[in-house]
Amino acid sequence: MLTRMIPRALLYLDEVSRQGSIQKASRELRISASAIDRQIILMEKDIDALLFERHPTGMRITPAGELYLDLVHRWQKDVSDLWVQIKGMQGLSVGHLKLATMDSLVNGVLPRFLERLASEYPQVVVEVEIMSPDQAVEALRSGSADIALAFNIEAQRDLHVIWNAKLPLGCVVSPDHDLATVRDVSFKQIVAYPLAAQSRTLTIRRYLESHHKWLFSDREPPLVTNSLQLVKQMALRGSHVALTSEIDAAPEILSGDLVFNPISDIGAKSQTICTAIYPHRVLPRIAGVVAHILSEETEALLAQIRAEKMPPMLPHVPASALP
Amino acid sequence: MLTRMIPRALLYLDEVSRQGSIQKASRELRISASAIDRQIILMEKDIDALLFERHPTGMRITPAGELYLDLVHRWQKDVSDLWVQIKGMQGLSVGHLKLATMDSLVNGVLPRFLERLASEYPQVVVEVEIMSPDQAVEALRSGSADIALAFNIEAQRDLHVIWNAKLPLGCVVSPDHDLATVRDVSFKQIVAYPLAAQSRTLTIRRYLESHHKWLFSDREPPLVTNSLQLVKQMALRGSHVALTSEIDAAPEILSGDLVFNPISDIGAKSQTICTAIYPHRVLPRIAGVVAHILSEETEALLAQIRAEKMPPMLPHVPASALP
DNA sequence: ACTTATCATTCTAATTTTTAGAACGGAATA
DNA sequence: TATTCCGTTCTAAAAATTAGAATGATAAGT
Repeated sequence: MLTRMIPRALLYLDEVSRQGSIQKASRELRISASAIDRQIILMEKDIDALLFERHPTGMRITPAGELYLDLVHRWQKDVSDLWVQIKGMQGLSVGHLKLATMDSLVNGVLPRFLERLASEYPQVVVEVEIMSPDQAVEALRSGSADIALAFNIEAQRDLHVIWNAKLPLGCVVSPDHDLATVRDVSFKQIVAYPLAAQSRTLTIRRYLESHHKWLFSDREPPLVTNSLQLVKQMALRGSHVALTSEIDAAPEILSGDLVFNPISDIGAKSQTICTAIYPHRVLPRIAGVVAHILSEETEALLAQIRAEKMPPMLPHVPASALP
Repeated sequence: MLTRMIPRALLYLDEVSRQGSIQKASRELRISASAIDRQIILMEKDIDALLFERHPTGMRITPAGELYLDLVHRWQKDVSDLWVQIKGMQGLSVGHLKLATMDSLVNGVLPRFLERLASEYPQVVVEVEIMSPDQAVEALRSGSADIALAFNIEAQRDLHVIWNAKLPLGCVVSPDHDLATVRDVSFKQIVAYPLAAQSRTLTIRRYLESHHKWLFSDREPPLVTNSLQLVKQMALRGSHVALTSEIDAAPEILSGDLVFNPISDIGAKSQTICTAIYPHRVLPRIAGVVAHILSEETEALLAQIRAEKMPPMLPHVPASALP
């Protein structure tokens, strides 16, 4: 949004000065280092002065560069003010919304979404209610929520699913774990390791039980909990395997503390994540925009997670090499 | 210079609001109307609001557009301040310079050049001295001038010609004049019309006399003057033909009040226009930059004049159809 | 001392963005 | 009614940006 307003070169300069090196900025911005380098050199040629001091350890901003830096920050504020003013004109800037969503998203999409919302629509008040998918659907109908972000909301007769994405199930483990380097893990491989399983009150467990009953038939997993946070903690310690979707472990996957590998032998049916509203209800005007932003951020997070998996270039380990 | 700083879309928006129509802005910016249109539409999609009201007669800025407009103007000032500050750091912003040049440039390149200089280097004081090319050379040597912009400065042993461009001679007439629509005019055609000729004290006349003596041999032209302004005035009235280079009549050609057609049967030798300095002299640090800007602006003006000649798409009139 | 890692930078090729130019329909002008 | 000027759309061309591999230089680790 409004990315057209400030030249990329200036954003690069800002990020390089923040990170102290082009390489780090490159990783942060997801733009190749050569591209960033080029833009900065071009700017330096423009004014015939250096914007950074080059040290073998990285780049340090020069006084001239600081002038640029001030400019960028001022302009970024200008842009955000501009946005607020324009949205104000459209009468879109205020409103009170209730969002029904799930526990598993509280440190994944939600912070991102809320941050963006606060910056683009500072006057919008949003109330986040954590509940189960079924309760979310009910909340939409009853009017106690305006928007829902939850798993497996069927396109029911009176519900409008604005956006949805497939969410393959996978095994989530610490990077040290045997399964971390295996592509296309199968259930057979997983059962060889201790599983931190969700309790029956959670969607994923219900899903697994209905589609892969045998997983739990011979013996109960060593850990069963209704706390997703605990499941992730155990995976983080490297002792247990977790079965979840990417989005549940988003921050840990992005930080590299956990690894997600999709499961190969799962049927065509996988979970979906959806944003939905109840069209019969009269919503504040801002609702459509907010729902759109919510979907966008969820999609962006998914894309980011999936992109993250490329760099390491895992070697392919044949299944026979594993216990 | 620093064109990287402000996104083109914003500059387009500004110009469209100034001109009141995309077409006019297109001509002013020398950018296709479709490109401008596209950028504006993209910005409108960004904010989901109109920046201009569309009228059959053109575009009028909306309140939202005015917010953008304020932003551009503020940012343009920011950029120019930034430039001044950075140049100030380099100790390049001050200096006193003497420029030796010719009468014929006073309402062509010089205003452009001085305007740009004032905006980029507001603290530089420049003294413009009008003289003949020979005097200019002498002024460089004697130190009474730091930079010269003049015709036909030979690369002499002790003079450094920083930049030069060929300057073909041509006939300059009012757009109504018979010769206005003729490409590749020849001297034979020109002598059929009354000529407003420069007097022998001026370079061009001396050049013509040495290379095309016969032009003046049978009869003296109906008007002979040492005032280039008068020559142009007569051409403007449509009664006379003038023989000059493009740059002498630059503003009139650009405004469409005069037309320049190069002469076909002129020898390989044509005039040149040069910027030169006297390298033995110790110049203020700013001098190099100023000389460069001077050359750049002269070149830009020439390019602009030559580009200007395309749009009308003159039909080719055979010489036999003329008196 | 020697490897390893990180850094900026350059180069070439690929991609994305921007632009030009022709074509179209609508509204004003004459 | 014919003409002019307008904004917009479309396609291909041009220009700008980017990615990715390679290079050399320096710091850190062994």
